[in-house]
Amino acid sequence: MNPTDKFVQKLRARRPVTDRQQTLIEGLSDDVRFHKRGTDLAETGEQPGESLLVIDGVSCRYKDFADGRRQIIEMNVPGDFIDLHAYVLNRLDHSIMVLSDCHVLHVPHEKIRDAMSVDVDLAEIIWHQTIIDAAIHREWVCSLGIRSATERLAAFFCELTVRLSVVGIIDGFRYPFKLSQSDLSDFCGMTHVHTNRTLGVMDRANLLRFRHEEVEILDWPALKEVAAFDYTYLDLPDGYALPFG
Amino acid sequence: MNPTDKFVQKLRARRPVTDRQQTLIEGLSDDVRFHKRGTDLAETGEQPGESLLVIDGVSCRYKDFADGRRQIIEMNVPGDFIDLHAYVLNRLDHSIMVLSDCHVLHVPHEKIRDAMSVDVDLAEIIWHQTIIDAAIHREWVCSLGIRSATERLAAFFCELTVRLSVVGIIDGFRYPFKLSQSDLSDFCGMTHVHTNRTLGVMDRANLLRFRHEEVEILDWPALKEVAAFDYTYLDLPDGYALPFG
DNA sequence: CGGGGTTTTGACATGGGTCAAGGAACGTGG
DNA sequence: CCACGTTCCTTGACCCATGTCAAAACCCCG
Repeated sequence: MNPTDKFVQKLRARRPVTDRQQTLIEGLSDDVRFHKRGTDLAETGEQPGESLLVIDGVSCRYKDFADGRRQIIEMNVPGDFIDLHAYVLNRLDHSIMVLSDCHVLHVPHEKIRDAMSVDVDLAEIIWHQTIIDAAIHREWVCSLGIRSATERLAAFFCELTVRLSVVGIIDGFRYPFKLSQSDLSDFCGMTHVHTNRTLGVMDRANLLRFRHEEVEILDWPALKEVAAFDYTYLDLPDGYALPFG
Repeated sequence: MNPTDKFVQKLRARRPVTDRQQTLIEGLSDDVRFHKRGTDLAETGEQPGESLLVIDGVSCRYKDFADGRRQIIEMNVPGDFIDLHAYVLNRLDHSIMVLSDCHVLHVPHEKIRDAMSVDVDLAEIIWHQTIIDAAIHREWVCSLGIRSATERLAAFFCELTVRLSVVGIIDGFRYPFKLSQSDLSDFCGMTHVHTNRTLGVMDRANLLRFRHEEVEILDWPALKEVAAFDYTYLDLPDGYALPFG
């Protein structure tokens, strides 16, 4: 079990990865660190020297505003490589925080650059992930722009379920997920009160249950329907089989 | 005047571009086409063979939903290279449309790939733009998530002004901009009625005037203040001088 | 068994949506 | 150069989804 395993699995879900490429990835770093929930891993304005690979737990990118409001921009789950390419930027325009206790692999930027220059195909595979991340952002823009509270939560849990299943963490409709309703609200752009009420409605409608740090998808087809969920944007190959419908 | 000039200017705003690299970019294509407002340049599900460089006019990426709702995900102005890297994706998860009459340079994907493999530094420069696009998306997620209607419009016009000024299209606070309030609304995730009322309020507050296809920034400092606009995310070099404050 | 964070609930406020209609701007054809 | 249609902008009246404020209940952990 190498800390990069889930990342490689995510890559393999889209494209072939050779053993040589896998070895290159495994050689990137062995610097695994534990971070307690609520810890900032990078802060706005910094020029970080490393990228971060989530091994377990949940982390996020977020921006704080002067009046105390916070928007979570992106949620990261195991296998996600955060800021794979931050090294091309001058300074970070946002912060990164772990939303649950987390194990994270720290990878110096130059190691990534080296691996990509050694193997040009690997470079393209890695860039591919960055492009998929952009597609995930685009979908979330839609959620925030036109989806109602219910639709938005449905879209979130649909995407989460697919993403976790692609890295092999789950294979069904019931799984642990350590995220507070309050953090979820900051991602969804709604108040924690409204999130709570909406989750209550969805539970009673037998769509979805999220409590005690556990997600239970009660009716997957209905949930997809509510969200108008079409996971083309995750760029899985045509015919890629999810362990569920 | 080469069709790629504004793109090159945008690159140069961030990093040095050698003459050789500029020549490579200029050789990408000379296939300039005119598109009438409202024309789709690519549609969801397609596997397009070319990237698009906006020469003049405004285009956008958008997603349509079954019930007729539309979310515009990204606005593109002259100098923007759309889907520079779409070729790594299986299929488009969104559509592309011109929102005003437009001249667009069509560039075959393989030309981009070739140019990038000939000059590795050029590849990184080009990727850099993609990373900046992602940062622009992140900022817009914040707009949709936590900014009010007024703040959101303010943020939009702040960003627009900086972006247009970076490619040298404008050098002041009054410039033509052909976009309907309705399209603007689909971007801001609000109804055209509310956009209209909010623009009216901003006009009367002497912040901003947008009418007759013309933008007039009436009070730049106040507008930035309202939007809490900090353009770190556009990744301009420290000390990059805008032609205004 | 006590205390902090989290979830849940209630009462009420409001930003923005909906529906509907009139008015201004503009292109086109006569 | 005018008449007409079309599209876009503007305004009014009303409504609802979500926000705000506040407090109670729950739950985990020390």
